[in-house]
Amino acid sequence: MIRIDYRDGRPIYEQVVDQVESLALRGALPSGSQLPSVRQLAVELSINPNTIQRAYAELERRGVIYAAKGRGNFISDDISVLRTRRLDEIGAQIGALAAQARALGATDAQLQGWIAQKGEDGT
Amino acid sequence: MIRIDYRDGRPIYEQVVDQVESLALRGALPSGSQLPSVRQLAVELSINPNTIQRAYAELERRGVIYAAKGRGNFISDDISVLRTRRLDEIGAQIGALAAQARALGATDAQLQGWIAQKGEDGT
DNA sequence: TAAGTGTATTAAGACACATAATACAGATAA
DNA sequence: TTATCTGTATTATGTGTCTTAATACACTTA
Repeated sequence: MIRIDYRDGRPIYEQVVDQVESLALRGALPSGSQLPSVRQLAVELSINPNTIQRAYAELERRGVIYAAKGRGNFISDDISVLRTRRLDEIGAQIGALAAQARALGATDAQLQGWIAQKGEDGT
Repeated sequence: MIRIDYRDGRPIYEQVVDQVESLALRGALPSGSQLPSVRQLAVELSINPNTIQRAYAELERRGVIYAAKGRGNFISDDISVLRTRRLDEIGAQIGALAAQARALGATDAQLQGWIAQKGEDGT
Protein backbone atom coordinates (compact mmCIF):
# COMPACT_ATOMS: atom_id res chain seq x y z
CA MET A 1 0.00 0.00 0.00
CA ILE A 2 2.83 2.35 0.90
CA ARG A 3 6.22 2.20 -0.78
CA ILE A 4 9.57 3.71 0.17
CA ASP A 5 11.91 4.92 -2.55
CA TYR A 6 15.47 5.04 -1.27
CA ARG A 7 16.63 6.85 -4.40
CA ASP A 8 14.26 9.63 -3.42
CA GLY A 9 16.25 12.17 -1.49
CA ARG A 10 13.37 12.95 0.85
CA PRO A 11 13.25 11.47 4.35
CA ILE A 12 11.36 8.21 4.82
CA TYR A 13 8.90 9.69 7.30
CA GLU A 14 8.04 12.42 4.79
CA GLN A 15 7.35 9.90 2.03
CA VAL A 16 5.01 8.02 4.34
CA VAL A 17 3.22 11.23 5.29
CA ASP A 18 2.70 12.27 1.68
CA GLN A 19 1.45 8.89 0.53
CA VAL A 20 -1.02 8.44 3.36
CA GLU A 21 -2.28 12.00 2.93
CA SER A 22 -2.69 11.47 -0.79
CA LEU A 23 -4.63 8.25 -0.32
CA ALA A 24 -6.85 9.88 2.27
CA LEU A 25 -7.60 13.01 0.23
CA ARG A 26 -8.46 10.90 -2.82
CA GLY A 27 -10.86 8.79 -0.83
CA ALA A 28 -8.86 5.59 -1.29
CA LEU A 29 -8.72 5.47 2.51
CA PRO A 30 -12.24 6.31 3.75
CA SER A 31 -12.86 8.30 6.90
CA GLY A 32 -12.70 6.12 9.97
CA SER A 33 -10.72 3.35 8.31
CA GLN A 34 -7.85 2.01 10.36
CA LEU A 35 -4.23 2.35 9.40
CA PRO A 36 -1.61 -0.34 10.01
CA SER A 37 -0.20 -0.15 13.51
CA VAL A 38 3.12 1.57 14.06
CA ARG A 39 4.95 -1.70 14.60
CA GLN A 40 3.17 -3.56 11.82
CA LEU A 41 3.87 -0.95 9.16
CA ALA A 42 7.46 -0.79 10.36
CA VAL A 43 7.82 -4.51 9.72
CA GLU A 44 6.09 -4.25 6.32
CA LEU A 45 8.39 -1.49 5.14
CA SER A 46 11.44 -2.85 6.95
CA ILE A 47 12.09 0.40 8.76
CA ASN A 48 12.22 1.49 12.37
CA PRO A 49 8.98 1.91 14.36
CA ASN A 50 10.17 5.32 15.51
CA THR A 51 10.19 6.51 11.90
CA ILE A 52 6.57 5.39 11.44
CA GLN A 53 5.66 7.00 14.72
CA ARG A 54 7.10 10.27 13.47
CA ALA A 55 5.11 10.04 10.24
CA TYR A 56 1.86 9.30 12.09
CA ALA A 57 2.48 12.17 14.50
CA GLU A 58 2.88 14.54 11.57
CA LEU A 59 -0.29 13.20 9.92
CA GLU A 60 -2.16 13.80 13.16
CA ARG A 61 -0.74 17.32 13.36
CA ARG A 62 -2.09 17.96 9.86
CA GLY A 63 -5.51 16.60 10.81
CA VAL A 64 -5.35 13.73 8.33
CA ILE A 65 -5.58 11.02 10.98
CA TYR A 66 -6.35 10.74 14.66
CA ALA A 67 -4.74 8.42 17.19
CA ALA A 68 -6.61 6.37 19.78
CA LYS A 69 -4.26 5.08 22.44
CA GLY A 70 -4.38 1.34 22.64
CA ARG A 71 -6.64 1.05 19.60
CA GLY A 72 -4.82 2.44 16.62
CA ASN A 73 -4.70 5.26 14.08
CA PHE A 74 -7.69 6.17 11.94
CA ILE A 75 -8.46 8.43 9.00
CA SER A 76 -10.15 11.64 10.14
CA ASP A 77 -13.62 12.80 9.28
CA ASP A 78 -13.74 16.23 7.58
CA ILE A 79 -11.40 15.18 4.83
CA SER A 80 -13.08 17.61 2.45
CA VAL A 81 -11.70 20.69 4.17
CA LEU A 82 -8.23 19.17 4.00
CA ARG A 83 -8.70 18.54 0.31
CA THR A 84 -9.65 22.18 -0.19
CA ARG A 85 -6.59 23.30 1.74
CA ARG A 86 -4.36 21.02 -0.31
CA LEU A 87 -5.81 22.35 -3.54
CA ASP A 88 -5.04 25.88 -2.37
CA GLU A 89 -1.43 24.87 -1.77
CA ILE A 90 -1.13 23.28 -5.19
CA GLY A 91 -2.66 26.37 -6.76
CA ALA A 92 -0.12 28.60 -5.06
CA GLN A 93 2.71 26.40 -6.29
CA ILE A 94 1.41 26.37 -9.84
CA GLY A 95 0.99 30.13 -9.72
CA ALA A 96 4.57 30.64 -8.60
CA LEU A 97 5.89 28.31 -11.28
CA ALA A 98 3.78 30.03 -13.93
CA ALA A 99 5.22 33.39 -12.93
CA GLN A 100 8.74 31.98 -13.21
CA ALA A 101 7.95 30.57 -16.61
CA ARG A 102 6.60 33.90 -17.86
CA ALA A 103 9.73 35.65 -16.61
CA LEU A 104 11.71 33.26 -18.81
CA GLY A 105 9.58 34.03 -21.82
CA ALA A 106 6.99 31.26 -21.77
CA THR A 107 3.89 31.90 -23.85
CA ASP A 108 0.28 31.46 -22.81
CA ALA A 109 0.05 28.55 -25.22
CA GLN A 110 2.90 26.81 -23.43
CA LEU A 111 1.28 27.31 -20.05
CA GLN A 112 -2.02 25.99 -21.41
CA GLY A 113 -0.29 22.93 -22.78
CA TRP A 114 1.35 22.12 -19.47
CA ILE A 115 -1.94 21.95 -17.59
CA ALA A 116 -3.80 20.10 -20.34
CA GLN A 117 -4.92 16.60 -19.51
CA LYS A 118 -2.53 13.93 -20.70
CA GLY A 119 -3.60 10.69 -22.39
CA GLU A 120 -7.11 11.86 -23.17
CA ASP A 121 -6.89 13.28 -26.65
CA GLY A 122 -9.95 11.47 -27.93
CA THR A 123 -8.15 9.60 -30.73
CA MET B 1 22.67 41.33 -5.59
CA ILE B 2 22.39 37.98 -3.86
CA ARG B 3 20.64 37.48 -0.55
CA ILE B 4 20.66 34.61 1.93
CA ASP B 5 17.49 33.76 3.83
CA TYR B 6 18.32 31.85 6.98
CA ARG B 7 14.66 31.08 7.60
CA ASP B 8 14.72 29.24 4.31
CA GLY B 9 15.36 25.61 5.07
CA ARG B 10 17.45 25.12 1.94
CA PRO B 11 21.25 25.07 2.12
CA ILE B 12 23.07 28.34 1.56
CA TYR B 13 24.98 27.05 -1.45
CA GLU B 14 21.70 26.02 -3.07
CA GLN B 15 20.18 29.45 -2.57
CA VAL B 16 23.22 31.03 -4.21
CA VAL B 17 23.00 28.60 -7.13
CA ASP B 18 19.33 29.28 -7.72
CA GLN B 19 19.65 33.05 -7.54
CA VAL B 20 22.63 33.27 -9.88
CA GLU B 21 20.97 30.89 -12.31
CA SER B 22 17.77 32.89 -12.23
CA LEU B 23 19.59 36.17 -12.87
CA ALA B 24 21.52 34.61 -15.73
CA LEU B 25 18.50 33.03 -17.41
CA ARG B 26 16.57 36.28 -17.22
CA GLY B 27 19.40 38.19 -18.80
CA ALA B 28 20.03 40.33 -15.74
CA LEU B 29 23.56 38.93 -15.83
CA PRO B 30 24.66 39.05 -19.49
CA SER B 31 26.85 36.39 -21.04
CA GLY B 32 30.52 37.00 -20.32
CA SER B 33 29.88 39.24 -17.33
CA GLN B 34 32.08 38.55 -14.34
CA LEU B 35 30.78 37.29 -11.03
CA PRO B 36 32.17 38.36 -7.67
CA SER B 37 35.21 36.34 -6.70
CA VAL B 38 34.81 33.43 -4.31
CA ARG B 39 36.42 35.31 -1.44
CA GLN B 40 34.70 38.62 -2.18
CA LEU B 41 31.19 37.17 -2.29
CA ALA B 42 31.95 35.24 0.88
CA VAL B 43 32.76 38.52 2.63
CA GLU B 44 29.68 40.25 1.21
CA LEU B 45 27.34 37.52 2.40
CA SER B 46 29.31 36.84 5.60
CA ILE B 47 29.65 33.16 4.85
CA ASN B 48 32.54 30.79 4.30
CA PRO B 49 34.45 30.85 0.99
CA ASN B 50 34.07 27.09 0.74
CA THR B 51 30.31 27.49 0.58
CA ILE B 52 30.61 29.95 -2.32
CA GLN B 53 33.09 27.65 -4.01
CA ARG B 54 30.57 24.84 -3.78
CA ALA B 55 27.85 27.01 -5.30
CA TYR B 56 30.10 28.12 -8.16
CA ALA B 57 31.17 24.52 -8.82
CA GLU B 58 27.52 23.51 -9.13
CA LEU B 59 26.79 26.44 -11.43
CA GLU B 60 29.68 25.39 -13.64
CA ARG B 61 28.43 21.80 -13.64
CA ARG B 62 25.06 23.10 -14.87
CA GLY B 63 26.72 25.15 -17.58
CA VAL B 64 25.51 28.48 -16.20
CA ILE B 65 29.01 29.84 -15.61
CA TYR B 66 32.57 28.95 -16.50
CA ALA B 67 35.66 29.35 -14.35
CA ALA B 68 38.98 30.75 -15.54
CA LYS B 69 41.76 29.93 -13.12
CA GLY B 70 43.41 33.05 -11.79
CA ARG B 71 40.89 35.30 -13.56
CA GLY B 72 37.44 34.63 -12.18
CA ASN B 73 34.00 33.19 -12.90
CA PHE B 74 31.92 34.37 -15.84
CA ILE B 75 28.40 33.87 -17.18
CA SER B 76 28.35 31.33 -20.02
CA ASP B 77 27.39 31.96 -23.59
CA ASP B 78 24.53 29.77 -24.84
CA ILE B 79 22.21 30.84 -22.07
CA SER B 80 19.26 30.32 -24.39
CA VAL B 81 19.57 26.53 -24.38
CA LEU B 82 19.69 26.61 -20.58
CA ARG B 83 16.57 28.72 -20.54
CA THR B 84 14.81 26.20 -22.74
CA ARG B 85 15.91 23.36 -20.49
CA ARG B 86 14.68 25.23 -17.42
CA LEU B 87 11.32 25.90 -19.03
CA ASP B 88 11.00 22.19 -19.74
CA GLU B 89 11.63 21.45 -16.09
CA ILE B 90 9.04 23.98 -14.97
CA GLY B 91 6.57 22.56 -17.45
CA ALA B 92 7.06 19.07 -16.08
CA GLN B 93 6.50 20.32 -12.54
CA ILE B 94 3.36 22.20 -13.50
CA GLY B 95 2.08 19.15 -15.33
CA ALA B 96 2.61 16.93 -12.31
CA LEU B 97 0.89 19.42 -10.01
CA ALA B 98 -2.01 19.80 -12.43
CA ALA B 99 -2.47 16.03 -12.46
CA GLN B 100 -2.53 15.99 -8.66
CA ALA B 101 -5.07 18.78 -8.61
CA ARG B 102 -7.34 16.96 -11.03
CA ALA B 103 -7.14 13.82 -8.91
CA LEU B 104 -8.43 15.92 -6.01
CA GLY B 105 -11.31 17.23 -8.07
CA ALA B 106 -9.98 20.54 -9.39
CA THR B 107 -11.88 21.97 -12.33
CA ASP B 108 -10.43 23.31 -15.56
CA ALA B 109 -11.51 26.77 -14.49
CA GLN B 110 -9.45 26.48 -11.33
CA LEU B 111 -6.40 25.38 -13.26
CA GLN B 112 -6.87 28.25 -15.69
CA GLY B 113 -7.10 30.70 -12.83
CA TRP B 114 -3.90 29.51 -11.25
CA ILE B 115 -1.82 30.15 -14.35
CA ALA B 116 -3.48 33.47 -15.15
CA GLN B 117 -1.27 36.53 -14.89
CA LYS B 118 -1.60 38.34 -11.60
CA GLY B 119 -1.84 42.08 -11.17
CA GLU B 120 -2.70 42.76 -14.80
CA ASP B 121 -6.47 42.86 -14.91
CA GLY B 122 -6.59 46.06 -16.91
CA THR B 123 -8.62 48.05 -14.35
C1' DT C 1 57.32 40.45 -7.42
C1' DA C 2 53.00 41.09 -5.25
C1' DA C 3 48.25 40.64 -5.04
C1' DG C 4 44.31 38.73 -6.62
C1' DT C 5 42.15 34.76 -8.82
C1' DG C 6 40.35 29.43 -8.71
C1' DT C 7 41.03 24.98 -6.53
C1' DA C 8 42.00 21.24 -3.23
C1' DT C 9 42.57 19.24 1.31
C1' DT C 10 41.84 18.17 6.17
C1' DA C 11 39.58 18.86 10.50
C1' DA C 12 35.88 20.08 13.36
C1' DG C 13 31.13 21.19 14.90
C1' DA C 14 26.06 21.35 14.30
C1' DC C 15 22.14 19.26 12.79
C1' DA C 16 18.65 16.01 10.76
C1' DC C 17 17.56 11.36 9.88
C1' DA C 18 17.29 6.72 11.16
C1' DT C 19 18.12 2.82 14.05
C1' DA C 20 18.13 0.29 18.45
C1' DA C 21 16.61 -0.92 22.91
C1' DT C 22 13.52 -0.09 26.50
C1' DA C 23 9.72 1.36 29.18
C1' DC C 24 5.00 2.75 30.27
C1' DA C 25 -0.05 3.36 29.69
C1' DG C 26 -4.47 2.29 27.46
C1' DA C 27 -7.62 -1.15 25.01
C1' DT C 28 -9.28 -5.67 24.17
C1' DA C 29 -9.99 -10.57 23.82
C1' DA C 30 -9.24 -15.11 25.98
C1' DT D 1 -7.16 -11.37 35.56
C1' DT D 2 -3.89 -12.19 32.11
C1' DA D 3 -1.94 -11.80 27.73
C1' DT D 4 -1.35 -9.25 23.84
C1' DC D 5 -2.27 -6.01 21.12
C1' DT D 6 -2.20 -0.70 20.59
C1' DG D 7 0.13 4.36 21.03
C1' DT D 8 3.75 7.02 23.22
C1' DA D 9 8.14 8.51 25.33
C1' DT D 10 13.03 8.27 26.31
C1' DT D 11 18.01 7.63 25.71
C1' DA D 12 21.84 6.29 23.03
C1' DT D 13 24.30 5.59 18.75
C1' DG D 14 25.61 5.90 13.91
C1' DT D 15 25.54 8.24 9.48
C1' DG D 16 25.42 11.85 6.19
C1' DT D 17 25.03 16.76 4.88
C1' DC D 18 26.04 21.46 5.60
C1' DT D 19 29.07 24.85 7.19
C1' DT D 20 33.08 26.79 9.09
C1' DA D 21 38.08 27.06 9.61
C1' DA D 22 42.77 26.94 8.30
C1' DT D 23 46.00 26.02 4.89
C1' DA D 24 48.25 25.22 0.61
C1' DC D 25 49.12 25.40 -4.39
C1' DA D 26 48.69 26.93 -9.25
C1' DC D 27 47.45 30.53 -12.42
C1' DT D 28 46.85 35.56 -14.01
C1' DT D 29 47.73 40.21 -14.01
C1' DA D 30 49.35 44.82 -12.72
